[in-house]
Amino acid sequence: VAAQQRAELQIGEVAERTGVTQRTLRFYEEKGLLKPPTRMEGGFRLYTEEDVQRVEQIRRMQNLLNLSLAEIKEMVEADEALQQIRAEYRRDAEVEQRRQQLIRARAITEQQHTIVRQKLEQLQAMNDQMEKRLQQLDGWISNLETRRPAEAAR
Amino acid sequence: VAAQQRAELQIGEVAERTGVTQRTLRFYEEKGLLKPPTRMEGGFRLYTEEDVQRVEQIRRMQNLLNLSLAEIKEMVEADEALQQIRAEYRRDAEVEQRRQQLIRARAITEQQHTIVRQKLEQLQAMNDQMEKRLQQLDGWISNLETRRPAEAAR
DNA sequence: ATTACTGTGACGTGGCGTCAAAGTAG
DNA sequence: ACTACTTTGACGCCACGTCACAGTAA
Repeated sequence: VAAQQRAELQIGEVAERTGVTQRTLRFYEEKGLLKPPTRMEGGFRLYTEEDVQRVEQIRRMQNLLNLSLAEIKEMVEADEALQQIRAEYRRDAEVEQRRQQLIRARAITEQQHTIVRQKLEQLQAMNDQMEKRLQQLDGWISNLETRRPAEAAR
Repeated sequence: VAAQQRAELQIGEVAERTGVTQRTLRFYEEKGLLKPPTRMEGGFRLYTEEDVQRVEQIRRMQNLLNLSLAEIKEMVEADEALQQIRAEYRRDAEVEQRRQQLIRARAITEQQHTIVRQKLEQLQAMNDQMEKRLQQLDGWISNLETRRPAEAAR
């Protein structure tokens, strides 16, 4: 009631910005990964910028960690709980409960972190290997290219 | 005819070593990602160590790059062509043809390399973010834990 | 009224998981 | 004759892609 006018986006715009299809957005909603957005009178969905970021987060998790949507849902929920805690930061009677949530969030985050680190190491190894490979290939190619024994560079 | 006795593995052993199911191995074969292995009289498949490595390569490509099996097939085939070139390295009349193959192999390798680099950068960003997050969480948790204003370290 | 966008089904696809029923190895 | 392993179907599931057809926005 007291916020600035949010630029609401239709499903097509969100799809374009995030690089997923409309089908995917509806599917995520159906699966509980996106909270049902507000609608216009006719029933058209109206998304916010938050939703866009949410989708991007989901996609990163799929692409970088290849988690299932179920797993991603868990993580996203943990993430939300965390943001809520940050927002309503009044310390009431539920100190213990909040501590528990934080601990759970930390555990989940740590799990992700180890996955990320493992992937990172493997990817680095792969990267090094491919760079070596490229140099090798370049060597061979220029070897075949410069067929006259002595000319143009060594 | 003149090789050392290869220890041939049955599908179950391959499955165990590679961490995929037997179903997956048969599926890869069906899709042309693994060449049909030799069989015993009864029809049981007999794999080689090469096959094991092949499967591991396929899995890395799925897990790290999440490519489709079709894409992986392309890459694996290019990789094979390359190894063949390395093996039969007699320089005959087909110098030009071989050069072309090398160039194709280089192009494919380079494509892969850019994909790997992009993923690497994104993963590094994610990793940094998560480490920050963890520190933040730890701070908050120990904040709630040590409820008495002044005690045990800051 | 027209054109572009969106709504909800419903069926298809890729990459396997998971039985089931029958054959093989040792 | 047993037991453990393997064979080929066939159906199921997830994460969407792809129509089809009707309704909505401007």
